[in-house]
Amino acid sequence: MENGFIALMRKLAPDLTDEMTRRAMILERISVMQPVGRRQLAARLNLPEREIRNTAVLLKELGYLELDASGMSLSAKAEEILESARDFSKAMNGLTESERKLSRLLGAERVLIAPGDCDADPQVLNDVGRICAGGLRNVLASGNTLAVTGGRTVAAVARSIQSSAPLNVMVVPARGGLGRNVELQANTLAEEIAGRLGGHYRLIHLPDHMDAAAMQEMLKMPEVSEAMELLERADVILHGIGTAQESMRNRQIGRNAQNRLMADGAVGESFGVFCDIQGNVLMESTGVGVDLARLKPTCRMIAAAAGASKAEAIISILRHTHHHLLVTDQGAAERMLRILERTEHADGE
Amino acid sequence: MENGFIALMRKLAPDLTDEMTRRAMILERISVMQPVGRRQLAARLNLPEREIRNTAVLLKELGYLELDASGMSLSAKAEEILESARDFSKAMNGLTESERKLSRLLGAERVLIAPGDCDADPQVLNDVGRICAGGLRNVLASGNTLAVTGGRTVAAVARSIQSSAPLNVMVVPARGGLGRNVELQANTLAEEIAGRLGGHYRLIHLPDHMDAAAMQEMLKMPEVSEAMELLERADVILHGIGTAQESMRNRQIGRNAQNRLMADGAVGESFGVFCDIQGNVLMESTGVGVDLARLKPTCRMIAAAAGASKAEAIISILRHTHHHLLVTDQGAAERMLRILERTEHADGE
DNA sequence: CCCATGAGGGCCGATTCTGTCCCGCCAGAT
DNA sequence: ATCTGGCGGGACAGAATCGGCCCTCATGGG
Repeated sequence: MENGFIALMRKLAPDLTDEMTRRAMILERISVMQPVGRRQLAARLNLPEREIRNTAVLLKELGYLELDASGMSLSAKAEEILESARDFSKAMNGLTESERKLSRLLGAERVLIAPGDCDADPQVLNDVGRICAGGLRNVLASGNTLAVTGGRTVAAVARSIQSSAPLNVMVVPARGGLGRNVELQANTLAEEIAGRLGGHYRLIHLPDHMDAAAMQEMLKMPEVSEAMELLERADVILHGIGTAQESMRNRQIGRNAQNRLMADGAVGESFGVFCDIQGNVLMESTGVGVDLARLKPTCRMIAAAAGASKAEAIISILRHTHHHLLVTDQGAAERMLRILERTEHADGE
Repeated sequence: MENGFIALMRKLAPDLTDEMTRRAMILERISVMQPVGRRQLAARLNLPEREIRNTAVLLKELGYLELDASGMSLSAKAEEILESARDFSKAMNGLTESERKLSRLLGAERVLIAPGDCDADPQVLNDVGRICAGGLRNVLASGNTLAVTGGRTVAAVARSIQSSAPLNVMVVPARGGLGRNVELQANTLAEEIAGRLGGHYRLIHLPDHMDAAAMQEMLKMPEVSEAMELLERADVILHGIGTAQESMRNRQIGRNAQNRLMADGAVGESFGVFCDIQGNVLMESTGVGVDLARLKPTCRMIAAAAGASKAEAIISILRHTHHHLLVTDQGAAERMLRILERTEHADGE
């Protein structure tokens, strides 16, 4: 057990534990949504408005909250305990333990889990983004090159990066253009992330999928080859993970190929690489983009993917490539653990 | 800080902290007084009866308490968390920290503090006794020789020793007879302790104070010399500590000597040795009894003394002799810390 | 300039909790 | 056998709290 005190509290005072978790959650939520009103917060936390109100008054009396016309905000005093509060609510949800288990089972240095399930509540994606943004910030050093993919999840990360002291990083898209929505393009996100980090960026104005001949032709353009060289020298790669089905639709893969992939047990995709649950590559889309085999060995991979439906996909991709950090949500984490522990036990017997 | 979560709880939920401390205290008290009724417990803890009642019902629902006609008792389940609960309430009272500080400042391996002040509430002495009895049990090994002094505090220790599996120990009084009250005589206590531990004992039927000539004579008696030899081979010594004033009265020291001792700054006494606050010996009563200088180097000293009024006395004796364990109460501990920290700061500047 | 929106705060009946008795009951002393 | 003291539990009035609802006000976009 992580902490004898929490164990005791759980046994001796489960009611108090709940109350305290509630306070910690409220504090944590406010830190993210501030300034925010009671009703919004109550809706977000599935708590009665009055509960929020009582706690708010109490926290105000303790000096952690400031109430004004615009809503509730944290006081300076609250910032000091915020991190502990987050740790606490995580430990209470058993997330700390899940993080450790997943870290071991998936072979990633670090796993971070946001409470909730993205499939059921899309707002959870914002939390995943925020947490991942923090993790990214920790990993990046001045002078680094960062490659990013597109997608909803990475977009959430980009949105959550706090602009602060400029960091000298070069951000490049890890793949060419894909799909229609501009906001989710790797190019767009590379620019936004670079902007928020205070670094520079290069874009790859090419479609994601190209045949070998066209590729050769394009590499003759200095603009393209420069970007490709940067890609190979990436220090950090931030990417999302798609389920095989989802990705096949987006990538406009032909019916035949789709059927074959499904028959082969494809579950996850990342960088145009489709894998089965064991992490075996089933298909690799040719074309412009990062080539995992040619990366620097020191390159650190960061994956962000949330929602129970992505559990198998995440497992497949993390088995395929060693990752430095995985940021996910409770829904995906719990399902992954069920899958992985079942397999582990089956192996053991 | 000992524990991040406790720190957080203190800051974020002082009310819940109190409530939990209350539960832990109640559990702890019941463990000592069981079976016990609401009103008695309430009186002992200075809490409203209703509070006890509510908590009792709650703890019963949690399965830690059993209520019957004879009163409240702990269930088997409660024993599992009792130790954690004790640690918790200690940490909450800041006693854990005080124990560590005192241990460092007094140079004793271990310091244990019972909540409360013996001067204000004589019942605290029982707790000191109980805690010390536990400590003593830990220290003793089969085949050991244990020397004990007399006094109220050691008597409380003797009373609190739980008889269980017999332990092969030899218990001897560390000094001869002293004062009038039979119950507090070293002899009496040696016998009681030996009985409860399941060991053997020898008595010293001599007055505490004798001149050298009489001493020589007495040593010729085999009964006496045997006891004295045992004394020198003691593995563990359990003793109380008296304030200089108190001890001068008990030991019937002459007016002149008393005045000289007071003038020299005598504050503490143990084994007939009077010390000033620095631990310097001011007077050593001749006669039958343990001679600190002739003890085995592996001999471990255990001191038990409680009540704020004994703070200086405890300091003086622990400075004089290295101790393995000191058991005291909050009142004495806090006063000792005030004295010691003042001195330490004065030295530092 | 105004009005819709979302903020905190006030209000009040219903409910829970508190403090205080008292009751019936059992154990141990008489 | 009887008595007595302390036990848990029940009863109950008054206090405090809760919970749902509404109000007023600041604010920012039209």
